[in-house]
Amino acid sequence: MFVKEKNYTSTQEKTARYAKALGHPVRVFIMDFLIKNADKCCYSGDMAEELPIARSTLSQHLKELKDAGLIQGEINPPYIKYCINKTSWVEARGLFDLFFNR
Amino acid sequence: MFVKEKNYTSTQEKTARYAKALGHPVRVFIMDFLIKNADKCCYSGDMAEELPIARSTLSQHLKELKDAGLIQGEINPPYIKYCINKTSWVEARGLFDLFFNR
DNA sequence: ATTTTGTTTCGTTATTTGACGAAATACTAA
DNA sequence: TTAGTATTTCGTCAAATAACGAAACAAAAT
Repeated sequence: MFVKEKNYTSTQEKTARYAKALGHPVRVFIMDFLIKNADKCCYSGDMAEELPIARSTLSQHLKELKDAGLIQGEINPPYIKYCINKTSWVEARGLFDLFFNR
Repeated sequence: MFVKEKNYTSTQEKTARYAKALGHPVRVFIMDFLIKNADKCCYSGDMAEELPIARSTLSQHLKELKDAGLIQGEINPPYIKYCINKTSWVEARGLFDLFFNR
């Protein structure tokens, strides 16, 4: 039997994965917020104040960014300090750079 | 009455819109294909041959990229020649560049 | 031991997405 | 006029997403 193969590369898959994670304005906002405040501690509540959504919804968006590897949360009870994951950030930047400039 | 405002910028919305359009490996594949073959005519069927999905499914992905403005189709019966929309491409590149480098 | 606090998880709901095959479209060739 | 061709649209379905409020958690303060 001939099985149709997956025909996209792992680069394409990774690019799509990061793109998907950034495919909602709230998540772009979160990333912008974390970059702008990279020197400070960023808590979920700080972002919640600036967004018109429920805290539970924000929490879901944070989880998606975490699952995509773009951010990480450091527990500092009862807070959780969020920051971008530098390694993934650099990888994502590289993928988009490759995608757009060639 | 106080209505909670939209708190993300139009830049964030546009970035998310493009990111969402690129949030599937098939669509990244399509964009890669169109860039790589920018000098040739690119037909839906050419891409269909390299992908493990139904033609109707591919057509839907093409529509999504078209709706996001990233590609355009020039009718050349019974073919449709696809190519990237340079204007949107440049805008998207600019948005991601701004997003990642600042 | 109880309460308070910031955050997440759960349960639910409505909408969107991704996939397929069948049917429609629109033009060309016979 | 009929048949053929490349592609899209339609109808359907299952799965994923986005949203909410209520409930659960985990540590700190009372």
